[in-house]
Amino acid sequence: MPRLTDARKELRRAQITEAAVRCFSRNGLERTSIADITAESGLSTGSIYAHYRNKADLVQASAHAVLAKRAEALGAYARSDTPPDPDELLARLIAGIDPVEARVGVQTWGEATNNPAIHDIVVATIDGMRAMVHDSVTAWLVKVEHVEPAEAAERADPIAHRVQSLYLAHLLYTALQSPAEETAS
Amino acid sequence: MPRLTDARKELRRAQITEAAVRCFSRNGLERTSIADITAESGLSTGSIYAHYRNKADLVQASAHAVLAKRAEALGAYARSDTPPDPDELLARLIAGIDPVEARVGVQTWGEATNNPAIHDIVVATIDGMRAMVHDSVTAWLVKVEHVEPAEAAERADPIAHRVQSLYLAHLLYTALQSPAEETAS
DNA sequence: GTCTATACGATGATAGAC
DNA sequence: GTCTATCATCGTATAGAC
Repeated sequence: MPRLTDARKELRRAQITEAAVRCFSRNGLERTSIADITAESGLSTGSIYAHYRNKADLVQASAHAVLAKRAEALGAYARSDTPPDPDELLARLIAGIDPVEARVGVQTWGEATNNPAIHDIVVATIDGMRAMVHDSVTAWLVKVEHVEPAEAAERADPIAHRVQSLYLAHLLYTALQSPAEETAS
Repeated sequence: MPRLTDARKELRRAQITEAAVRCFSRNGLERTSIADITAESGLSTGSIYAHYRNKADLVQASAHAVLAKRAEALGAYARSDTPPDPDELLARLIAGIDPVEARVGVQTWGEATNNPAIHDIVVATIDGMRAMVHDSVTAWLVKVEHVEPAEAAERADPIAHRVQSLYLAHLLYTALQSPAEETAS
């Protein structure tokens, strides 16, 4: 197993998806052409197809990268020793939103309504996020509010749902705030 | 001014956008071709281009139709004599969601991140909706809770924001629930 | 692995008959 | 106004040299 080679390969793949995400943020998932990504990444068509089977594969990898990054940040709060109260949790989640990622994130929502592969990624991310928010809220109820663990998990349900929803809505607001820089249609 | 002719024209335009919305719901804004819409509407290419300058124009009209329809339903609650309390208002808003429109609605959010014309439509609709929710909540505070009108408007602010956000999130959940029926990528 | 050049298909849009 | 037939363009993906 040539680890170093694999690491290099993964690095190239990341370089490509990062360039792709910037393009998607500007021009959208579908209106971004492979040529756009070659220009943004400095690489060539052939190089991109050496790392990704096709465009759908690249879109999928990019979507996964963006969504996983957001979920990862959330996980830190969920595992915190001093869990924030729901309002504080929401405030931190919102503070962590990056406009570029927000735009691509919202684009993936639209794409998820038709594209099964993207649908699965989005749903898995949202579900995973809900679980983490739920954990964080439960921990807060137990450790700070001193609620019985058994009861806390149940009471955390509607709170977690509310925090998640408000966060998703804010993601949408953020994506709509920053003006489209370059596009047509 | 030939009213009757204009009415017929408007009817044809509506017929086309309705077929378009069904296609968009299945295949997405960009992946829907003019050929798809001719098949769905039973009309021909030429007929469509006789009523819409180009595809962007048709997408715009369809997006406007879908979003305006949702906002219109909301307006009825806002003007009600016996305004519902926030939880009830939210419940009614959610109950009125149609899966097909939810999918197209979420697609327009993604499109709004790049397409200025769609962006303006989406933002205007969301802003208008917020105003109506705000009116409804204010009316509830005044008529049911007997809050002073001056104070009610101010107190309605965060409540309206919460209702709107929870509603938008639920729109997303709905759009993600119904599986994609036919697509590729 | 990365490049350039190119083949092939799809699709938006138009022309012109009826 | 509506149709069919057609054009022109664009974009994905591949081939083959280095």
